[in-house]
Amino acid sequence: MPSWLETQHSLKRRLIDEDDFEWKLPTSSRNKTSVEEHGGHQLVLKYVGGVDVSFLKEDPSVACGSLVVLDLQSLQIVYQDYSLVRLRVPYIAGFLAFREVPILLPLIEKMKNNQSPYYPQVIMVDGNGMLHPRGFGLACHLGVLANLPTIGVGKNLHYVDGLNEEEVTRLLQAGRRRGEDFVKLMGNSGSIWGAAMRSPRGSQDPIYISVGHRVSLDTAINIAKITRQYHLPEPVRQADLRSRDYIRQHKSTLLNLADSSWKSRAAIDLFNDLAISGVLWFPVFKDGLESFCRWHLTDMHTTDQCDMFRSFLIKQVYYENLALTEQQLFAMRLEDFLISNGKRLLKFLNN
DNA sequence: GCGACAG
DNA sequence: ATCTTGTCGC
Repeated sequence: MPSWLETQHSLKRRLIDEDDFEWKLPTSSRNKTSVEEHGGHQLVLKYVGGVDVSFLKEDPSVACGSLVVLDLQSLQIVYQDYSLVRLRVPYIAGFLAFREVPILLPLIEKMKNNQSPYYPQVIMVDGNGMLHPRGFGLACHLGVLANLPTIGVGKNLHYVDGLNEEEVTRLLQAGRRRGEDFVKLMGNSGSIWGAAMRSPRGSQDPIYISVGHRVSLDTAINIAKITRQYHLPEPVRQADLRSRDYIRQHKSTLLNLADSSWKSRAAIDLFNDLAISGVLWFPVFKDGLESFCRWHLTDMHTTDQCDMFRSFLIKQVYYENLALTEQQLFAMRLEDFLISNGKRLLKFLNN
């Protein structure tokens, strides 16, 4: 089975980082009816999708994926769909796609299979595209697998190629003096990873636009510009708001499925005492339902650490414990495990 | 070696 | 991602 790293590299070979679509952007951004709309043969961009995933705070393994499609002219929603799933893949910086693509891709494929008239011509993704340590973030991953143009929209800067927020802020200031509300981000290596855009008003925080798949950076920036009314481009904002809403509305139902009995203060304290950092997922069972216990610890840092940690978890924690405790993973057992493996775990994390 | 790490 | 009500300001 290929590693996540290998998967990213092999999918990246299919990435297209230039415009590759039939449609054109509307000529003038506002009200004027474009020639193409009357012309018939030329297609104008009309349906822009947005995707996002939200979580249930009481049980972070419960997630809601959303796909919305907006009409570009009115920026009104013409299609929406949601899916509730239980996640078993932890979030690891640089590997977001492995967590969220399995939720989002089926929503897109469902639309295609149903031959929906609103099938999006481009999708804006809540997560980065090529602005990613290996140039292949969630938006790229989703775009390649769905074979759709995608645009990455990040709310935070993912550290890559020496880029940092101070630098971005500086660049944006300089750009503003030239009357630009965005600036392309060049890393130490000289390559351009994406762009930072100032908010239309108010908010200091920029958003980060990057190529997902089958669009150029310039096109990505243009689409972000014309879909942005607030801090986030409307398709992503709606996907975000509505997946959150959806999960809130189903909260009571979901809470019945959620299992909080495995929470053990003692084990968490033990982790803290051992000064272990990272995120641990333990499989637990209750009433025949599989659930995952997520131990959220301080933080995990370098990619190498993440990779080692992940393989450790999968080998040592996930499979072995699953096999050992088919019934329930009690706090005592968990503590026992930590006590007997704590040193090793520490050593492992510190190389 | 440390620290920076989308959602 | 998720921890969140009123509050300061245009």
